[in-house]
Formats: sequence, structure tokens, C-alpha cells
Amino acid sequence: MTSAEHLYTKYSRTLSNCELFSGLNKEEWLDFLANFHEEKWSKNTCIINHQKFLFHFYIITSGRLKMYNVDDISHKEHTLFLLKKADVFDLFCLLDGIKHKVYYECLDNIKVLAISMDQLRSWLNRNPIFYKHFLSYSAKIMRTLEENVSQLIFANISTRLLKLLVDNVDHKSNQLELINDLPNKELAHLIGSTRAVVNRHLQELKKKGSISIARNQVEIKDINLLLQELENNVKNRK
Amino acid sequence: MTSAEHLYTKYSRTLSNCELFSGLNKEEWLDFLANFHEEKWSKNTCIINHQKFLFHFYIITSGRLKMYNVDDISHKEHTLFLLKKADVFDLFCLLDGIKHKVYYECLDNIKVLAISMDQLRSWLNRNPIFYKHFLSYSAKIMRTLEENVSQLIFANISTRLLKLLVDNVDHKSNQLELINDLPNKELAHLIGSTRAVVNRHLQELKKKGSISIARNQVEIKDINLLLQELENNVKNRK
DNA sequence: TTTCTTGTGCTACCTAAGTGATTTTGGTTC
DNA sequence: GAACCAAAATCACTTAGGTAGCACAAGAAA
Repeated sequence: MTSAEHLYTKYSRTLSNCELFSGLNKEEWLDFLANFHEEKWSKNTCIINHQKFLFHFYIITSGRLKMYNVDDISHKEHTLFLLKKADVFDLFCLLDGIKHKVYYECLDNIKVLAISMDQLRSWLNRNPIFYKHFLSYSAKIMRTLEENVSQLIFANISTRLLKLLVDNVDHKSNQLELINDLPNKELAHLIGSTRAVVNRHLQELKKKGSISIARNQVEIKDINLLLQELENNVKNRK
Repeated sequence: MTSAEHLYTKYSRTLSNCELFSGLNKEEWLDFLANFHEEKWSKNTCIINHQKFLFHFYIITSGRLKMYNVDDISHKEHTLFLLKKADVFDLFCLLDGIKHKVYYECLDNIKVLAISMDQLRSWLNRNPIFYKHFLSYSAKIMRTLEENVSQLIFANISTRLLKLLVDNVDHKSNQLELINDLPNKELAHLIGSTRAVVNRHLQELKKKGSISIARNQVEIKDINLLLQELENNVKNRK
């Protein structure tokens, strides 16, 4: 069994969810995967070397990774993206080959598939049809970023927190996922605020009965109440 | 003289500054320009129809156009991009063909070159080398948006205003350009604030002697003082 | 068990920035 | 010229959210 075949058996499910490379058949995946190798990064690993991502491109196969920014002077943190299974990084470096000044930290023990940038670029040249995928994916990221900007300007912390919660509720189970086991501080960094303030708002929601909270745990108690809360919040913008 | 030749004589200088299509020679431009026609839009024209940009793509040849967002409830405005000569729009629509929910307004009488999206897409298919240009250009926009997000989270209004001014000072003349003749309200929208607050900060800068202000006019009096002001502001972040 | 660390809950306080109202100014039009 | 209007300048006031500090609880480690 070749390495590519091994990776394919292990990860074909995950890879088929990977928007950027959607539409590849088994044969094409095997050809492509020959360029990859697997890496395991343990929880709390920080990648602060911006150079690293000029040379390798990664696909997450399990665990969470946050991409974040730190203010040089105040040392405040802001989480730009919370990456999970089937997400890729770093797209910026891939597209223009310029250093991307952000940091990465593993929130779990994670596994990634790694490919050298050169190999990915030459694969892309051999499969130019994928340029289109990359363009529409870029557009998606831009829309997300633009949406973030609007949120930051138009919405207050309470609304942003509510939206964070609502956006991470699984439609089927009505349960919070991806961010349910994060400490208040990490939630704060996701919306550009501080632990104390986030806690203040969470207490408020708990009091009203829409959520329950424990150490490293936020649970949805009443999704409809939560949605209504968000609705009211938005309506009351002046 | 064909229409394309006419446009080329008129705008070759401007078009050569257009990053997205850089590297085209005269012959290629003539071929490309055959798909374009010129339009004039008068000052204060608003384009609130999101559909419009699904079907045409534009290059600005003179004047300024703001791309902005309005909050549905509070009706607050935020200017996302201030587009000028050699800028293009709407990139989002071009890349993924999905409606882009932003508004446009002409800050001057402007002139644009227009091409139908279909024609542009088929030109792009005939010239696939330009996919790469589009990708690195997308990366640039993403970096700008990400930088905006960081600014909004880490910097206060005073810093954001100072940065807006400094970023729009011409290196040679040391004079403010592009935004120098905007009313306080427009400046406020550029940094996500309100007229009154921006005015408060401008008064402060005026008092200290780094700028002078008049109706629809901000002028740099002492660029070094302004830079130092920005420096101090950043240092004092806690 | 004890010790240590990390996260939470809560208090009191401070300040930047938003709000709303009024006056003044400068430029345009009639 | 007078009349008008948009922008600017100022004021007093409110408030969300950041800050600092501390006690306490839950786990992990020793």
C-alpha cells in the first residue's frame, strides 16, 4: 500500500468536505496525495514563525486550530479564524507568497496533511481548473471578513456574543459545537472583547434561562429563547 | 478609429495602473477593450441594486466611488472601500457570482469602463494566466480586510483617525489627498464612527497644530507632528 | 492528602465614545 | 442684498465596555 493510498483510506471522507479541492475522483486524489505527509501537533502548540507558512500548506484532518493576531503594544489577542477538520491554511501565503503576520495555536491535539508550497503550486499549474475553485473560495473568505468588519462596527458585544453562540449551534441536535468547551477568555478573543465582559453577558443569559454554564462549558438550554434574545438585541440598536 | 482604439488612446495610462490586468501589451489591450464601453455617472449617484453587479464589471477611470454598508436597523453607515482611478468593482461578484450586499455612491462625477461579466469571464478563460493575477489580487484585498478587523479591535477612534490621515498623505507633496475634501461625516464613516466624535478629535489635532480645518477641508500643517501623535497614541495602548 | 493552576463569579470604578440639542459659520441661490 | 442650507463647532449627558482586584471552585499534579 503506498503512502497516498494509506492517506486516502484514512481521510477520504474528510477530504471530500474540503471545498478547495472538491470534485477530485479517487485516482486524482491518489495522484495529489502522493505529495502529502501527515503531521501531528499536540495541544497548545504555538506557531509564531510567520516564515513557516511560506513553505508548507496544510489541511486539518482532526482537532481545532486558532489563527490569531496579537497587538504588539497592548498584547491583546484576537482570534481571526477557528479552523477545524477539512479547513486549510495558510491561504494568504499560498495565493501571493507574502509572509502572513498571524499566529496559530492548537486548541486540541491535531492532525494535519502537509504539502510543500512548490508542489502545491505545480499541481495547480497541472490542474488549472482549480484556479476557479480557489477564486470562489477566496471570495467566500472575503465575504466572511467583510461581514466581520460590519459586525464590529454595527453590533455591540452582547449581540456579537449571541451571534457567536447561535452560529455554532448544530441544527440537528440544537447543541453548541466547536466552541462549547472553550474558556470565557477564548470566547472573548473570538469577538474582540475581554473575559470579564463576556462573563458578564453570559451570566445575564444564564439568568434568563437560555444557557447553562460550567467550567469550560457553555450549553444551550433554550435555543428559541436565545434566538429571541438576539432578535431583541438587534431591534434595539439605535 | 475603432471604439477600442479610442478607449486605448484615452485611458492607456490609467489602465496600466490597474493591477488586475497588468502586463497586457497594446495589442492585447485593444482586443480586451473591444468588450468595454464607457459610462458617466454623476456625483451623488447611488447604486443600491445589488443585482446590477452580477452582470457588469467596472473599471474607474476618473473620480471617487465609495463602497459602503448600511445597518438595517440603526441606519448607520460604514464605508468599506473608497475606490478611485484604476480601481475595479465588484470583485466579489466576479469571483463567485453571488450577490454582494453593499451599496455604492459616487463622491464625484465619475467615469467608468464597463464590461459584461460573461464577456470578462470568457476573456479570462481565453487568458488563464490572469487567474494568477486575480488570486494574488484577492490575497491583497483579504490582507486589507484582515488589517481592518485588527484595527477595529485594537485601536481606538483617535488612532484610527490619525492612521486614516497618515495613510492618505502623499509622500512627495506631504499633502492630504483623496480624503482631503470630505466632510466630517464621510471621514467618520471611513473609520466606523460618528461626525461629532471625529470633529472632537480633529479639533484636538488642530489645537496641537498638526492640521488645519475648514469647511470640507482638512489640511496637513505638520506631518511630523502628526506622525508623532500617532506614535504616542499607539504607545499608550494599555 | 496537599498544593498548584486555571477558570469563574462578582464588585467597584473609570473612561472613551455615542447622543442630542443648539449655535455659528460659510457658501449657494434667489 | 436677503434667505437658505449644509457643515462645523460646542455643550451637557449617558452608557457600554474595559480594568483591577479578589474570593472561590474545579481539576490536575505531586
